[in-house]
Amino acid sequence: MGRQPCCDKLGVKRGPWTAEEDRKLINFILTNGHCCWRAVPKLAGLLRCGKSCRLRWTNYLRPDLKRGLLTDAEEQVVIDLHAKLGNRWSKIAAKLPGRTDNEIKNHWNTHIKKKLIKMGIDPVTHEPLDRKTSSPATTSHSVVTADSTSNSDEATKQQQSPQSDVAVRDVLADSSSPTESSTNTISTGGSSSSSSHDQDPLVKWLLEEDPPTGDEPWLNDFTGSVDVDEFSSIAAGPELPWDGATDWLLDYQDFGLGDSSLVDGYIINSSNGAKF
DNA sequence: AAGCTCCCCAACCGCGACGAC
DNA sequence: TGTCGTCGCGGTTGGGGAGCT
Repeated sequence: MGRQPCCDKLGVKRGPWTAEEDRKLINFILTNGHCCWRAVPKLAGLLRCGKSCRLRWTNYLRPDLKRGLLTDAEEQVVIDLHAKLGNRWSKIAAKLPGRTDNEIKNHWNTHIKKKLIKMGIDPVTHEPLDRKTSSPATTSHSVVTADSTSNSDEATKQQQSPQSDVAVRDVLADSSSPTESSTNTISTGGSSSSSSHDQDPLVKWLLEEDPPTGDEPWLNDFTGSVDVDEFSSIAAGPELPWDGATDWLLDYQDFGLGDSSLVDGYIINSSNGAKF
């Protein structure tokens, strides 16, 4: 469609990754880490740009990824976080262990968005669609568009209101899709009359620099099935959590990664968000 | 069975942020 | 302080599978 290639180098491969490329990339990263994505393809023997390698790793090959559809509880968290953060997918993903921003973004656009519209909720403002059309002047945040999602935190905060959270949750409560427990568990405290998100525990949690501990109350429904302990034990044992799409990883010992201490080191570091 | 349409999601692109110099 | 290189984010695209006619 006339787009400029992201890499000006000729001979850079694009398109779907082959199993062999995946193997090379994961072999290299598990062995050396990724100190500089620009250098990774060259050192790993790949005809890809660094950007493509980073994307492939973070969105697909990372061992701590969950696969499969988002659960109802995860979906509810995404909705809650989106109501507060807007389209800041990386921030949302950071609070969902094992999920990537790309995955959440895709799920939002293909499933949640439609679901909310079907329920009569504006997926941008999280307010009932009829309310938005009937009194636009009273809801300043209702005019926020997708273009504004890359704006400052201030703009994002303007987009939300406790009222909008209630609107979403009220309708979701009538829906058969989310379970009652998930709806109740993932409480943001937004049903109060307070207009300050500083008092909202979820917002406080969102603003924290530290990665999630798994103890967050709104994560009760779906954390625990992940991942540090699981991967530590997995690394020491023969089983791996990947699905069929990455079955070849079951043979990772074959390309010289049988050293469990190495894999352990990777897992521990990655769980802390550190780079090897 | 063949053709068509719709939908999903992996991958790409552009751009802003950030650090090094 | 300005420039350059790199990284990461969010928006978008398009290939391919699923479903329908």
